[in-house]
Parts: sequence; structure tokens; C-alpha cells
Amino acid sequence: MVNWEKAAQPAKAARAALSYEAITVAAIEVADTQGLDAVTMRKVAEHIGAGAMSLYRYVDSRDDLITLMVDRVSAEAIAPPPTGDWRADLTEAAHRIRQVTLRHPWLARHALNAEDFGPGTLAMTESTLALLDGHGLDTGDMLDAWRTLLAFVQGHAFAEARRHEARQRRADGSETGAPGPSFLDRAAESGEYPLSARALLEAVRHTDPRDAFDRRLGHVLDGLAQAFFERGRR
Amino acid sequence: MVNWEKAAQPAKAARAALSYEAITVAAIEVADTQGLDAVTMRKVAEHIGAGAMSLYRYVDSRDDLITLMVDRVSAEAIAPPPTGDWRADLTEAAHRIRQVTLRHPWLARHALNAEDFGPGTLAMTESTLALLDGHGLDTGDMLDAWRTLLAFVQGHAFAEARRHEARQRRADGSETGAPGPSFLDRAAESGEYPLSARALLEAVRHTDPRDAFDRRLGHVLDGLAQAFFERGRR
DNA sequence: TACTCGTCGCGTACGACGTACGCGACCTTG
DNA sequence: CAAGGTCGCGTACGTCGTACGCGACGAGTA
Repeated sequence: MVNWEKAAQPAKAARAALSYEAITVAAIEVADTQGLDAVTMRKVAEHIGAGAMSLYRYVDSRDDLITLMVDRVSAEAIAPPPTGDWRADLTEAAHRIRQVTLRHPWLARHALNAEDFGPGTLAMTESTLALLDGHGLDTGDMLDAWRTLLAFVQGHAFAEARRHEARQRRADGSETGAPGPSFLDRAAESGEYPLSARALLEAVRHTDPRDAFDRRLGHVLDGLAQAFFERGRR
Repeated sequence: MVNWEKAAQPAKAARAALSYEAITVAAIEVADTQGLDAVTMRKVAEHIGAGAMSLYRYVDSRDDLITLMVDRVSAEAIAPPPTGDWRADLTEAAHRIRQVTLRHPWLARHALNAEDFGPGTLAMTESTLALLDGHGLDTGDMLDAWRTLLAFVQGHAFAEARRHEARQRRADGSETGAPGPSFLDRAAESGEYPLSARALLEAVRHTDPRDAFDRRLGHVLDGLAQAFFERGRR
């Protein structure tokens, strides 16, 4: 497991050439440009001009390194302080989380669970909960509202991120000619799955992803409004 | 990429000892009991008494095998036919998806995106869309409602699944004594993160996960009701 | 100055992995 | 019985994570 205290300190000895910071940043860069599978100890080390085994002075294992990456990137999604308009605030927070997930698609497969939150993830959580504070919700309500919103935003953004990854893989893999019809294409033609097949294909082609996200986010916020924010509660 | 047509056919020659079916089932069993990382070509093959390279007669790569696993497991979440009560129907569908995700926690990291849906995933989608049909929604509305619900359910269930995985890893890893305080524990004591740290710790301890899921699902359904199902629409 | 000691970077090496290649055994068809 | 296709798999290669331990270096002490 990651030792967060040690990772936060700047350096034990001044002469240190490597650091948690440098290693994590390098790993994130590799992941963003070449995918998470390319984050091998050797490649990350090479990226900062070090030997592979040097990383183990700082990181216990590759999994630990990925945990550090996720936590650092989560801090990019810290929400601005509340303005008093809860709905606008939560919308902004949701969009930040979505943006970060699209910027770092590998995040989708490795988001943290509360049991190994680091400082970045915790700061992001704190900033989002602050948006809900002061509206008369108790702790349990705040947590419910937050988890409802986060589940939707992560679920939606993760699906978008996976779509990006798939598209990229397709582009990298076969530079030769048309991709050929997918199972979905043939299913649409066959007439089985009358509701889903055509709808899915059309959606992929004709929809602006950001608008779709916004619309669906609106429904979730409507639900939260009804439960927590409207006069004549419950 | 997976050739779904070939995978659906029973067998080319009657004398075949292996099959897509057997391989996929074996891989799922390994993943459920030992985690997805344990799904190696050698282990899966051994599990059905075959040689490692034999699997490649049926599967192009390990990634393809995982795609097959995901698609097969998705079929476990097919919703029953609509009863006319959209809210009860969607609640049931959501619970099925959650149950399947908890039964196969590795699913969380590898859910499919629409571009490589197979028959199982598509059947699950079709069954859920059928619950929305006949209530006056057009195709776009149905897709919006479905994606909103699915994003929430997957996001929430994935978080729960990750929590299970972490707990299990902790149990496997250190059979010696107490786990020691996590960063979250110390953060709660330190008084930074006043909103999140304590709330998160309490939530983990005192809440029945199923109740929490139900409550939050309710909020999402409220939002959908408001947008799509209530008289005096919009 | 000389000696001790902790920190740092990394070279070597091992076991496990995904999988390309191609062989022999078998079944089907003529 | 011959020809051709299908099936299972043994061998081998390149890459991965990482255990182990060595040499270089700087700070503290005498």
C-alpha cells in the first residue's frame, strides 16, 4: 500500500535525483499518450532517464504507482468554492470530473474506493461536499446526494472514456480500409433487438456527447432537488 | 476482435473437445474465485484440462477472451418483461445489474462500450429499453433515460465492487494483526477535510449497502419521472 | 583526516506472462 | 486408401514485475 505521508514530503536527502512527484508525472504522461498498458516500470523509468529498479525506492509496486497516478489526477477535479447556487455549483463540479476523466481515459478503470483515498481524491471529495453544505442537509443526506451524483458522473464519463479508447485502438490497429460491420451493425439489419440496435447506432452518430451528458445530468439534479432542496421537503 | 457469429455456433466438428462456451465459463470461474489477474491463458486452459495454446483456436487474444466473458455475464442481467409499472420495472432492472456486478466484481473494470456489444450485452440493453417502451417516449428520450439510469447503476455498483475487491485483497494480503490506520483514518483525526473524512468513515461502517443503493436509485428515478413520465410534461 | 552508517541509483537475474509458429493426430470426403 | 481440413498443443521468444544486493556518495563522529 502507498505510504501517503512519505509521498507528500518533498525529499529525504537533498541530493535525491528522483522523487514521487517526478515518477508520478512521468507515469501519467506515458499513460495519457500510450495507454495504461504502456505504463511499465522500464518505460516510466526511461522517460525520466533512470533505471527501472530505481523506481522501487519510491514505489512498492506497479499497482502502487497507479494508485499514486489516480490520486494525483483526481486533484485536477477539485471543485471551486460554493457560490450559494447549489445547482450551478454541482453542474460545474460534475463537468470537471467528466473533463478529467476524458483527459485521462485510463482513470475509468482505476478510480479509487474510499478505503485507499489519498490526499488528492480526498480533497476532491471535500470540495464537492462543500457545495452541498449549508443547505440544511445532515451528514447522511449530503453523502447520499454526493454518491448519487458521483455514481452517475463516473458511470457516464467512464462509458465515454471507454468509447474514446476503443476508437483510438481501432484507429491504431487497422490503418487498412474500412473496419467492417460490427455485431451491432448486423443486429440492426437483422431486425432482432428492434429497440436497441438502431437507437444505439444513431446515438453514436448524431449526438453531441457534451449535450447528452448535460441533459442527463439535469435529470439527476432534478431528482436531488426534489429530495433535498425543495420547500415542503419530502 | 471477437467474431460473434462464430462464437454463437455450437461447434464446427462434433469431435471438438473445447468450445467457446467451455472456455468462457472456465475463465469466468477463475476470475470470480481468484480475480481477473489470475485469468491467464495457461490457468484457464489448465482449468479445463487443455493446453494453453489450444485456446487460441477459439480466441484471438486474452483481451478477446475478456470481451467474451463480459458479454456472457451481461446476459445474467437481462430484465424481465415489462409489467406496465415503469418505476417498479426499472427498479428491478437496476437491482439485477447491481447484483451481477457484485457477483462478478471484475466486470466493473471492463464493461463494454456500445462499439463492441455482443449478443449478451445487446439482449440486456434490449430488455431494459423494453421497460421504457409504450410510455410515450420517443427514441431519443428512451435512450436518454436508459443511459442516465445505467450510468448511475454502473457507477454505483462499480464503486461497491471495488470496495469488495479491496477488502478481499486486504484479507488475503495481511493475515497478521490489525491493518493499521489508513490515510483516511488519519485525515479524519487531523481535522482537515472536516466534511468528507468523518462522513466517509461513518458511511462505510453504519450503512446497509443495499438500502443506500435503493435510496439513491430513488432519486434518479424521481428525476426521470419528472422529465418523462409525469402528466403536464416538462 | 579517517571511519561508520544511512541513503540512493541501478545491474543482474528469475519466474510468469502473451502468443507466433508449425507439427502430428484425427475426421471427413472422394 | 489418399487428400485435405480441423483440432490440440509443444516449443520458444520477447517482455513484464520485481527480489536481491552492490557500489557510490554525503553526513556525522572521533
